[in-house]
Amino acid sequence: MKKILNLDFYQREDVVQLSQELLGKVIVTNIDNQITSGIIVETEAYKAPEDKACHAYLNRNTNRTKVMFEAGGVAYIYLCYGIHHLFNIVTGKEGMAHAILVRGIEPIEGIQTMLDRRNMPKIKRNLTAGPGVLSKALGLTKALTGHALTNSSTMWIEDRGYSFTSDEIIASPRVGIDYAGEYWKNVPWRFRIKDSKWTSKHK
DNA sequence: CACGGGATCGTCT
DNA sequence: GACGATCCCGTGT
Repeated sequence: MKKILNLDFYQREDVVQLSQELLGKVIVTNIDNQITSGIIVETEAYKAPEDKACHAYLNRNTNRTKVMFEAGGVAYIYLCYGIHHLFNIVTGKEGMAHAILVRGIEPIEGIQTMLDRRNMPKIKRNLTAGPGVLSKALGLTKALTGHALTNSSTMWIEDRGYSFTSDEIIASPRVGIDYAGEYWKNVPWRFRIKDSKWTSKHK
């Protein structure tokens, strides 16, 4: 069982629910003629307009954030700290700036390619644990922001039948958003697989 | 293992 | 001109 997630999946309205459903799905990239993939084991939901931690808070529509307003099923990739390209999945209907940050994957295919991209000799946890490093391992850069996930031979997400029950999923506050105020910084919209070692650190 | 700091540049004010 | 949805390395324990 192996099917590529389609627009019906991405364009549902509940980004928090979708963030949990994305756990266990498989992200695949085909970049520079190299196939790499991994099981998504950690996500975070961002939900404009009300979510103060979201780049599109109050529907702020700028050059950077405009792809978040597109209909669900495209990538939102931006540069963080001048160094890291962070990969998000845009969800919801056109005009709803919802996105899911992928924070951790368990590598499956193309492990040697990922090691090369990361300049690592040997596989270990931090090959793909963390939003910046997993983008690097998968070959994703902000050049691909706005790129479709549903009809592309470059990047897509598959359902290969892995699934998790709700007691295998830990919900906790999102990381690195102290500026978002008491309420939004504590909303438990970070989701990760309890027993996976491929999730990011940081409390 | 916990921490502290530096890297580095696009984005928005 | 300030700062960030991060990571890595060094230090100390």
